[in-house]
Amino acid sequence: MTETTTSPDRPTLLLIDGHSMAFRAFFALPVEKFSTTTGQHTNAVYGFTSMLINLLKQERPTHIAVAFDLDKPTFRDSQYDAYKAGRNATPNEFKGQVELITRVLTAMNIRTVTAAGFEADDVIATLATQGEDANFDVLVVTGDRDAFQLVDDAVTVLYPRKGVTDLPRMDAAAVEEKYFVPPNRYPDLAALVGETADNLPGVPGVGPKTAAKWITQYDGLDGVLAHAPEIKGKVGDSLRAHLDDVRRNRQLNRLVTDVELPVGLDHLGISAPDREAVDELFDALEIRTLQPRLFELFGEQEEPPAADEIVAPDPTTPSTAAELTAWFAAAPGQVALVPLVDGGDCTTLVLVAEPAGADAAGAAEAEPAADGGDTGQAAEAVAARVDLTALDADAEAVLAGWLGDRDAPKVVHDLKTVYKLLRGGRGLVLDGAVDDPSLSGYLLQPDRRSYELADLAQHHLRISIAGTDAAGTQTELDLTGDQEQTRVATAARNGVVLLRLSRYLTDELAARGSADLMTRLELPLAKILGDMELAGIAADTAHLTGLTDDFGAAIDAAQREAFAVIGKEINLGSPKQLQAVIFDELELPRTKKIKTGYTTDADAITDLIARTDGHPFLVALLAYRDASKLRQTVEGLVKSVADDGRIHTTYVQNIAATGRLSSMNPNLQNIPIRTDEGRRIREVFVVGDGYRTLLTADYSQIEMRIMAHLSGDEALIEAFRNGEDLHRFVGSHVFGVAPADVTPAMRSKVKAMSYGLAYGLSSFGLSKQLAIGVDEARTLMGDYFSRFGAVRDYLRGIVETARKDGYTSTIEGRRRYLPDLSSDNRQLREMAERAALNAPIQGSAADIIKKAMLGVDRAITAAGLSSRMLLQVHDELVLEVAAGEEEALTALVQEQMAGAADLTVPLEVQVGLGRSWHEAAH
DNA sequence: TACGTAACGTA
DNA sequence: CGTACGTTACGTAA
Repeated sequence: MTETTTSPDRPTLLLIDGHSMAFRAFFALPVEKFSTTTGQHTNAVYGFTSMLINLLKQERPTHIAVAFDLDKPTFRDSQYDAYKAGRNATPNEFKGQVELITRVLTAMNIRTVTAAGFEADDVIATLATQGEDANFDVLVVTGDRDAFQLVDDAVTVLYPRKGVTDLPRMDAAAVEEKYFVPPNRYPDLAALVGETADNLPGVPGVGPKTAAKWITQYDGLDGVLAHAPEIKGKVGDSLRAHLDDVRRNRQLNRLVTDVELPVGLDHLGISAPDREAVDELFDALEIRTLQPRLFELFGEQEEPPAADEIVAPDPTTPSTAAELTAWFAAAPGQVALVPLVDGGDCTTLVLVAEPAGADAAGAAEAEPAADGGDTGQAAEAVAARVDLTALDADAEAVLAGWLGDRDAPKVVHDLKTVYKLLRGGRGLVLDGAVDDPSLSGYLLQPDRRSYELADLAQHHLRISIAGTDAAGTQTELDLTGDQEQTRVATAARNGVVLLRLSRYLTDELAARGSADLMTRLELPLAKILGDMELAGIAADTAHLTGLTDDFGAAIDAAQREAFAVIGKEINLGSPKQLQAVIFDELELPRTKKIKTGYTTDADAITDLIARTDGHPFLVALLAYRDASKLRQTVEGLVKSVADDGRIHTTYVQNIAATGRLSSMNPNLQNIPIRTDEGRRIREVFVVGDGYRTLLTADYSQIEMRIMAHLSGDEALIEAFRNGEDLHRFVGSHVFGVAPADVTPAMRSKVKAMSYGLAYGLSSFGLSKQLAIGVDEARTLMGDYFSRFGAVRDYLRGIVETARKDGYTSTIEGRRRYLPDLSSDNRQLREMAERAALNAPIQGSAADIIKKAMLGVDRAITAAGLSSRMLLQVHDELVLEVAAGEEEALTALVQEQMAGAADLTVPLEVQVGLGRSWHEAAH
């Protein structure tokens, strides 16, 4: 399929006119179909990159460069004032995309070349000439016809016919066929015919045919000009009237072939893309579909992975109590622990120990393997493979002792998973973890998408350990049993990488002063989360099915109602069909525009209902939506009830950039509570066998309290100290009335604003949310800030500091980096500003409840209780209470949660007991 | 089948 | 034109 007309034994130089092709790409692809969630248009970037990948694949160039114009005037502008005048302004959607393209090129290790005073064409002409002199085949990709003058035996122009995918080869024959003159005479012809794109008028009445005829007849443009007086007819007159234009055109369309350039051919050799940079950029641009195409292309010539440098020790196989004891005694310093998993069961542990190097602590001086023989070389890594299925009781006791030894330092990737694997599957308790790169990597860069070992190793150590898989997926855990040797070897190799990575990350964290956050918060929390996940929460399945039926009936009723109104049946779950009905058939007013037309979201529909005086279709639609959302939630829960009759969520500790946890499979952090119907779902979560009741404990208004603490606003602090109803208190200040006279309307306005502030709410946003005028919203905010001035100062200060430092910090020193605070793109910048406002508040709240969880766990153990924590929902904990422990646990949880932070305002905790989550709520 | 989009639940 | 998440159904896709 890869047809190549260039000679295989000659090097090929690919030269691209960047701006020209980007512009073509821009018009070839629909701009509205290519944009990021932040509104950055990417159609030109996508089209250009796609074209580039195709070219790389089809032409297999050995050298490549992309030339760009500079904004500065060129010599052509000084020769002709109106050069390129009259062009339409570049569309706004195009602006900025060229910059993105240069970033793509940089990530792909492709040189971009510019030259002051010259156009991209001149740069290309110069490089083409150099390439030709050096015996290259040269391919020029441009939408500018002037490049045809470069064509000869060695140089071919790929000139886009339509879009950027159809690039016919314009060799000498093709140029001649199209323009009736050889390539070197194309500029003569263009001078006569003119070039509208450059605002170069030619001779009126003279097209390519006439021009070619003259050029051939008089042997070039000079000949034509010399014989101008004798050319007959109207065209002759026309020519004579425009001789100056023709001379000027010819002067301007001559490409310069000796521009001084900062690069030569030897800088243009092709090399593999910077995989990490490409991933990062393509992810940011949300054009992920191009990555596989690109990496597939370079997969075969990918440099041998640096993993080869990593000498993975050949694992020994200690299996008796004595052998294990000896191995653990001899293992120097930290031990990396890598599990091998078969069908969800951990069958083998691969352990790797490596001396920490010259600066290593005493542990590294430990003697070499006791029974290994060779001594002297202290820097040898050692590995062991422990088959968990083949240990006798004594050996297992030794292993269990080491695993549970909190003073035997271990490095584990994805600690929570490994902890659960060992504890849940084999009853082995893991303790003594000193690092988990998936967590330390997260604290260093909380915005990263992946903390896979391979990604972290690549990013921080520049070590490639990804398999051959183009997607870069980790495959170690999925390998089938017959590749046991490979699995073990890979695991040992990963163990070595793990130790090095951990050393690096730990140092980085320490240098930044975040070591405690890791070792005293996240790491111990991982174990607690593991226990909570293993415990799960009991589900009342009978109630679950009852709810399914109830919500199902509600869905049917709403659906029937909706169909009756419009007189036909559609899929109410399809936004597309809804749009057709609402806007086209019912001809109701249009709502906010979205990518696929007009939104049919609940806000918009509610608004429409008000404006249509309660259109019955819309009312039925909302009822349908409510009911089907609820049934959907219930069905999800039904599916996730495990064999033990409990629902086990998975908490993710390194997803939320603010430091919060997230919950998935199922998500138990978004169980409905706001409506009565929805709240019934919480009746499903009940106390399990062997326990007496559930306990819920939640912080009241923790984010506002943090805001009061961080801002030091005296008025706000006073409100909390007095223990008043916060929103009533704030309302009385803002509206200047007594607290008792604050109406519910006033209270809810103030409440919306208080919370909105922590999210960077604008007066526009507030007006929309409260359905009041922008002026009123502005006044409201003004009044608010005049009473709580320190809050305003604090919020301003956050953004300023974050812009200066590049990151925000929580009360525990958790950082979030926000490079977009200094972006030129307003939308990106303002988004980052809102994130900066929110991160310290949301993140500090996350710190506090995490600390509280450690405290509760510790206190339960200390008090010898058998109650246990089950769920965390950002500001709430759910516990399962053993008989007789209600009182003690209530006090303990109160104390630990309230004492988790020392703020200038009290932390108030509300506790409730009940047999279900619903009943326990207060 | 895989993916992005729209919608919507929580704090 | 308010932050942080996860899940689902729909509809189209290279």
